[in-house]
Amino acid sequence: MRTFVNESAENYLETILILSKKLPVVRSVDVANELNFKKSSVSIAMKNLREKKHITVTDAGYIYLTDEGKEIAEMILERHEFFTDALVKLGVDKEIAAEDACRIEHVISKESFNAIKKFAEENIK
Amino acid sequence: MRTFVNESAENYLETILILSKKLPVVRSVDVANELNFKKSSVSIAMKNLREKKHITVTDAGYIYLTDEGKEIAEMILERHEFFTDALVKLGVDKEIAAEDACRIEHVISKESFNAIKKFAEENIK
DNA sequence: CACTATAGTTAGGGTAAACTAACTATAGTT
DNA sequence: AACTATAGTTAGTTTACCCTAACTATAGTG
Repeated sequence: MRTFVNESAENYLETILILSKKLPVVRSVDVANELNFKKSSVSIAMKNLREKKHITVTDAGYIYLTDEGKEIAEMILERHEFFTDALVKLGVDKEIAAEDACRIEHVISKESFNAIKKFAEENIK
Repeated sequence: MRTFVNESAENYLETILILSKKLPVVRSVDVANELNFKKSSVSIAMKNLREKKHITVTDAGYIYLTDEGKEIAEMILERHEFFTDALVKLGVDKEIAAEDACRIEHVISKESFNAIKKFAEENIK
């Protein structure tokens, strides 16, 4: 079963998680820069994520993932890293591997991901 | 590189191909039934596919894939069958495997697909 | 203090792809 | 001939998600 959040929202959450690992704080403008989106688009997206309780935003504009948001972000990031890595190991160009990972990560079920991961751990060195 | 057509169009083309294998002729209404879409949606989609020269439609309303349309449809169907089959072999429930295949088939690059296919042929029995 | 840069919001626009509702056209049936 | 079912089209709506443009608010600087 897919925990359906929505590809766009998942991408924002993943980006917030990634940025939180390399920046002291994450703001809308950081997300916009990272994704090459306009800050107005991010502003609206953050409003939606706030309403869905996936993030909280301080008065100073600092964005934090809630437990639920973090769970989704970490799931997507794990998939992203897994698929990119696996595809590269199969000989796919790194750029292309990352692009494909970025699309597959949002559309695959938990069941399939787990099955592939298990198989890969045993068979892809 | 992805021959980007667009997920929705790819799905329609794949459906037309599948239906052409089990029906004497394929009409809009058959596509609508297969996909559980309304016939108005299919009507507009067929107009677009016609404009892009992916299909031709006879006066009687019979839909035929052009060479180009068939090429796309066959590529997507090959992926669909490959991913469904591979996931099932990895232990994924058939229903879920088919659903995932149906999403992955539209978003993966030729490079990654070929790499995965090659690997699977050698390693998944 | 005025200027400028930076950050965020709001209003409104565009496209894609589904939808409903209402219409036309044809063919088979009573 | 009238009724009904089936097929297709068209107009207009909805939702998602990006965009531009124009605004507010704050903070640092000559």
